[in-house]
Amino acid sequence: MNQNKNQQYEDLLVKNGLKRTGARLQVLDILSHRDSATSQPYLENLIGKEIDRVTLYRILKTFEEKGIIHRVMDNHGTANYAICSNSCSEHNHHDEHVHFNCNNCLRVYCLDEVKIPALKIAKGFKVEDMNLIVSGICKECNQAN
Amino acid sequence: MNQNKNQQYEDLLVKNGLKRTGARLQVLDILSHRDSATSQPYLENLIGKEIDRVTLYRILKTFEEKGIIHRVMDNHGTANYAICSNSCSEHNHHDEHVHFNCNNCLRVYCLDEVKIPALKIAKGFKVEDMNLIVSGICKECNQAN
DNA sequence: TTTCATTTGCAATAATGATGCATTAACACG
DNA sequence: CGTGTTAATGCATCATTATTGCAAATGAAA
Repeated sequence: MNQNKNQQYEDLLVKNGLKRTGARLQVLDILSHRDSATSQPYLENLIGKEIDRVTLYRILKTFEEKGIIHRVMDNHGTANYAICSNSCSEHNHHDEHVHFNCNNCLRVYCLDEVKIPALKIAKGFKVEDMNLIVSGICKECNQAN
Repeated sequence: MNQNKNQQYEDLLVKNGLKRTGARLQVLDILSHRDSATSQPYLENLIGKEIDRVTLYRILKTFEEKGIIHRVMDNHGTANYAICSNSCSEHNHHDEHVHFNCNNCLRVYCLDEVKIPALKIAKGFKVEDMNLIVSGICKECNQAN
């Protein structure tokens, strides 16, 4: 069915010098089919026992280092992962978009359309990354009530 | 020596319906004498064994709920705490300033002078809080090298 | 198919954080 | 000032997230 999608993931792995293993393909598949960043515990839940927990940690870490996914810390200190938009790479990881963390369902949305405006940071501080997390109640939770 | 300072902390506690215990005063004293947000492990280190770890957690949690301090999650998912600027209270907790997380010394600075510019968030999302963490190399670490 | 580096699974460990419960301390009231 | 009541603390325990070392399994290339 998803021949081309699968091929796409495999290319992504090979391009980054990673072997295309079942576990990695599964993680890529899950992450790419979700509209919000996924927390590690939730991922673990989705995958079940097919992949060892340690393996999952290592896969996520490797992917992050290669720029395949990015990690967002939510307000509760848990890691959330999402597929990077195309323009990320190992050395040019642009992470400067906004995330929305729902305080009710805990989901993390990537608000790709919102950019962080330029800021004047005090002299002497070298900026490497920016991470804006907006928290509140998401659309779905608002409608549910 | 610090009679008035101490009085100030005690007032703060009483104002929030909290008993003025030694542990709480010590935490307030430490936090107010630091120029950057302090991580939980570092706090634990500073305090030593005088205060139980659980007590420290509970104090920090209580203070946060009362709006006495605020919590910032750094990029590594550890909690950092800082005294709120005067205008915070339990129901009006304005946390919308920027924090700088040094990737080298791990310190977290409150950049009070920098404000988060207004953002257009998609309709249906109710914003309750904003948290912008800029990471990079801080002034001191830059000068050290 | 065989070799070799990578990847995985398992066991063990560490750190952060929460909970239940008995003990202690603060403070309001007589 | 005592003293009772409520809040706060300390201790033991447990849950979760994350890391490391090592042996076994697997992918890829020859």
